[in-house]
Amino acid sequence: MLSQTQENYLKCIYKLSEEITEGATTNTIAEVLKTKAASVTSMLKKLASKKLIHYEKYQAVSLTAKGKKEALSIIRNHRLWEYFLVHKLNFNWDEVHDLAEELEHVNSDLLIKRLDMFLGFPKFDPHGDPIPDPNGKIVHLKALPLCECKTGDSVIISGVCEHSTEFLTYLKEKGLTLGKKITIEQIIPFDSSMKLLLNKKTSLFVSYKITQNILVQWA
Amino acid sequence: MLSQTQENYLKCIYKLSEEITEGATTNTIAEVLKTKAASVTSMLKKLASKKLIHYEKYQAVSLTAKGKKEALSIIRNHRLWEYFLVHKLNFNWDEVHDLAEELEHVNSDLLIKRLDMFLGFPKFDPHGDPIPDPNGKIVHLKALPLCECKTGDSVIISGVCEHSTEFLTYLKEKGLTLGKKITIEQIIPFDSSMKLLLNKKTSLFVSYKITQNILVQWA
DNA sequence: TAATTTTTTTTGATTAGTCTAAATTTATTT
DNA sequence: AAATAAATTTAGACTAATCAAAAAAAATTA
Ligand SMILES: [Mn+2]
Ligand SMILES: [Mn+2]
Ligand SMILES: [Mn+2]
Ligand SMILES: [Mn+2]
Repeated sequence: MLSQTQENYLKCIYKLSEEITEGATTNTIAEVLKTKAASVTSMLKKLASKKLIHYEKYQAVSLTAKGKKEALSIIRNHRLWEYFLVHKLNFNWDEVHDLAEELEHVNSDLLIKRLDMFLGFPKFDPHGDPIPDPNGKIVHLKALPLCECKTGDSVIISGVCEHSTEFLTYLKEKGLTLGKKITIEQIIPFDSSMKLLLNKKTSLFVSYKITQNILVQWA
Repeated sequence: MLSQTQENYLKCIYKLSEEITEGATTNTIAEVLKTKAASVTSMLKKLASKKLIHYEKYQAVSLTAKGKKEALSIIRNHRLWEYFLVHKLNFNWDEVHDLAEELEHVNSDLLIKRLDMFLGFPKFDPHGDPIPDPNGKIVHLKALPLCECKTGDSVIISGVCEHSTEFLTYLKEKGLTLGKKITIEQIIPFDSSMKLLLNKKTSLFVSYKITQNILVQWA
């Protein structure tokens, strides 16, 4: 049996391993989970002893097949609960992350199976993230960050990189929601900020940091 | 903030205090929560220091107003989740208790408010137990245990005292579900077991222990 | 290469919850 | 009232998860 804490570590390691950056190192894990490096080291030893991660002193860790399966199962739970909260309980997409963070740990395959059926087997969560199937299979959609687009491109918002309430609330208020079609009107070379055309009438300025965290697909 | 364990203790103390029996003593709490008396004592001290219970050495404990409010809130969560599992996810009434035991600890007033609305503000859970309102107000329905009925009585099953899977599965298999009308055909004086008339054709023998745990109302 | 900085691990403590065994208090018998 | 039994608390130890401070290793810089 895994504790809630251990499950959160696995999920964190999974996500860090997916990123292009330095990988799941002691410090980055500590930063993401808002804990201290010393705590991480001791947890890594525990996870290694349970054969959930590959751990070698001073090295970034990676998940074993077993650990990856666990991580994907929790991510599946998380995203299905988010879908439930948004589409059944009428929450906004910026309100559901913390709740799903707790619900994901209720461990029952049957519960998740029934929930999945009840929701109509959704493939994506409210933030555009793919929901792994019961076997942990996950589709990687070919989306690119808005910042990689050129002037004149017309694209559709298909996801976000950042899930904080502040960021999602901002997008919601500006009308930058999933499925929204936008056109890049102008890119300011100095700071790489963008002027977006939301519709015939309105345009919107966004910083580079914003464009880094919005994922789009070709319209 | 209360831990999951502390919430379970409060709920347990609430239920034991409601019963006609000896009340919430160290040993009974230990028995219900499947822990040891020593553990209970140390937890009682902690709950007392948080002003959640009245505790005096060697005496049965009782909830403070604050403690009672907490307990009723958790019971509300529990019963709403049970209702959800049965009426939305198609679980049977004998499958939901353990899941609700976990879901009840996801602490969010907004979540419960939305869930309540989504379910259509149910007043009773799948076992016939009343769901406390958001303020902790709870109706006490006037049901009596089947064992107190006399030969010839016609009654309707309105609840159960015992929530174990074994007991509920037994009732389900025998067709003794909520709302079922039954007539007491015969009471065996020797062991107080009953012969119940389920319909024109079929009757069923049940032990005294069974009749103690079925709650009924007059038909 | 040597010095410095950063990262990671170790050490020793803390808190929550639990347990066994022993001590104490309360209740029941004789 | 004394002896016995039952219930409860205390004492001491354990695991899981955490932290601060110190030590050690790795990476960087000079
Ligand atoms: Mn979580
Ligand atoms: Mn999401
Ligand atoms: Mn519980
Ligand atoms: Mn119930």
